Amino acid sequence: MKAIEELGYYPNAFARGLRARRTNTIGFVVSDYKALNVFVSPYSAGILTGTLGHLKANGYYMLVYPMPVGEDLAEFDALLGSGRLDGIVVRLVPDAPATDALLDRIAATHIPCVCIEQPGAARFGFSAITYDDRRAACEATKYLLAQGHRRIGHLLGDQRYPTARNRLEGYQRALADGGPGVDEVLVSGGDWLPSTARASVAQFLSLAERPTAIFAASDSLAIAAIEELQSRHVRIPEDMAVIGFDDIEMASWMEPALTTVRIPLYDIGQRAAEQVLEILQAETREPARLETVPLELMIRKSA
Amino acid sequence: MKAIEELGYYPNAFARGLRARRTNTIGFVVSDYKALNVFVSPYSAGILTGTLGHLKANGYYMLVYPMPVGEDLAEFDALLGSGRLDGIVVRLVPDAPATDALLDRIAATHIPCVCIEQPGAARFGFSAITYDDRRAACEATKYLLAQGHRRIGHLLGDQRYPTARNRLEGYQRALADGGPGVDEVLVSGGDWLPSTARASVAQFLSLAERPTAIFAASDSLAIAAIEELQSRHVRIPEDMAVIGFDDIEMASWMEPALTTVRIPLYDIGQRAAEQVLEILQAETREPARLETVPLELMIRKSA
DNA sequence: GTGAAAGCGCTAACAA
DNA sequence: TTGTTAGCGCTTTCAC
Repeated sequence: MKAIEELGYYPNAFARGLRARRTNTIGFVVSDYKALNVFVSPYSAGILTGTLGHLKANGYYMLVYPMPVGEDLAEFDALLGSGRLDGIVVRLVPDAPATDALLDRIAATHIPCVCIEQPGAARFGFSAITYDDRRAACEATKYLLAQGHRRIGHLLGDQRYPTARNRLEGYQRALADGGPGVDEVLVSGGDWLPSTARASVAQFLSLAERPTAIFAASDSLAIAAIEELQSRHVRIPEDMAVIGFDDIEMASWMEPALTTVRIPLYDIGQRAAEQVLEILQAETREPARLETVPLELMIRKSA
Repeated sequence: MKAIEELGYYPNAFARGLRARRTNTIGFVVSDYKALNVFVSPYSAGILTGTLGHLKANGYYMLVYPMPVGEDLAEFDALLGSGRLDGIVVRLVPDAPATDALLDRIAATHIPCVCIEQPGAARFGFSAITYDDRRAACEATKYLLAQGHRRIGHLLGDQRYPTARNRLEGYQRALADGGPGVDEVLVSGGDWLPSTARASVAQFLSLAERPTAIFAASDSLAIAAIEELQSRHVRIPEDMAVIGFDDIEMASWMEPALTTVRIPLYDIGQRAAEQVLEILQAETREPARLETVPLELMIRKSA
């Protein structure tokens, strides 16, 4: 020990890894259409932060690997085959079949893997951390209904994403269940662009029977909608109530503070990290665990 | 080759690394007060994206390592000593001396290293990618002066950050150079919180001699200021011009679109990656290179 | 050119 | 308990 101290000795991770077959490294793989978004979306960022925080606290390193949908898997295979990773956390933004090939490769390696967001095809037997968009969207819409709103618009997210589709379904279900039913005219958009949200709002406002509330599939859509409304002197929430989804940082400090569905991103990331490490430490191969974290409607000023 | 194909053989990265002393891994180290912000700030995210994009394209992996100021360096030393990293990109958010111990350790290992943001103490001889906040802040303020503004407020960033201090200095220099001079009453704030910006704006508005323009040390400060102004029915830019700093995504789509200083985050990250890889490939140890990327004033609607 | 062998720095198994 | 040794899977060197 004295010599270690004096000589500044540190064990070589590669020699150790080679012999012990432990690398102390977890891969964070993101499968998305534009996977380099890994960091840029605040959404992704929150999850990564949770994962990294837990891994670091437990002496593990994190390697980030973006995997754009449609990109050749050869290099990813090389990574998997290289024995660099003890475990994998994979965030699947699109759903099957776009992500199937990826999961297939991971499954073939027997590297412990936990999925975030989409559980991945059940046949792979991976554990997963998910959340129930559909239910939360339903509750948000029901909250508007409970406030007396009868005409409620929905700003759609990009429908390639299951998350966007689930939010739509929740909205539809709330309106169908003893509500006024869905009016297709009040469902508009289809991507994550603020400009699209503004155009949808303009269109809503031009309707003979205007909506009195809007449920947006994301906070940035909701914020763009609010800006458009404010520029037209529509008061929020008096003339138009607005609810978002995600609870990005800005939601709480904007004016009016945004009522939105909070996704506990940090927790999700952390739970995923906890799960991989548990699998790693477990003696026997436990059955896959599907964990669903609860979402919470944050009632603030915009609705 | 046929056998490789058939057997699905991939070389073991650790055996290879052990023998060849190449790991194909670059560490991205972030030194900040709250280093887990690595991802969450859009700022950081842009840089990381640029770095990762270039590294991946060149067959390198990226390991992200947050290093909070004041945290014990033992584990970081273990990482450095472990031989896991071929090179390091380090983003130094605070400046010396907070970051000196960190650079000291890196220098001791002789692992090629490139600094982002702060050049790092010259004695370490590391290359760096920086940008000139001071000059850009000066230009932004001069632009306001050229528009005829005489009373220009400044929303200060957290003065622990050199970046915030430089922006203040640029503002001061513009006002001193043949301008109306600095009025301390118009310099307010001192952290990155939107609530502080709003309070400063309220205070500006209560002044007998109100400012007619505001230069904010960051976009989020500028956005909060605009919200406060709009809530008080102050028109932008007619009654108050506002300029931000950073050019976050939202700046271009908000209403009114924010005039701000654009920091080419992706480019900065990419250049840093390019530089480490160049050092790695170079036969001889080249002298350190200090690269300064230009910043651009994006003139939109708010000023 | 092609092939054999040494050894990178550890860990785990085994011997003393 | 303490000490010795084989070998993880490569790359590089050296002999052929």
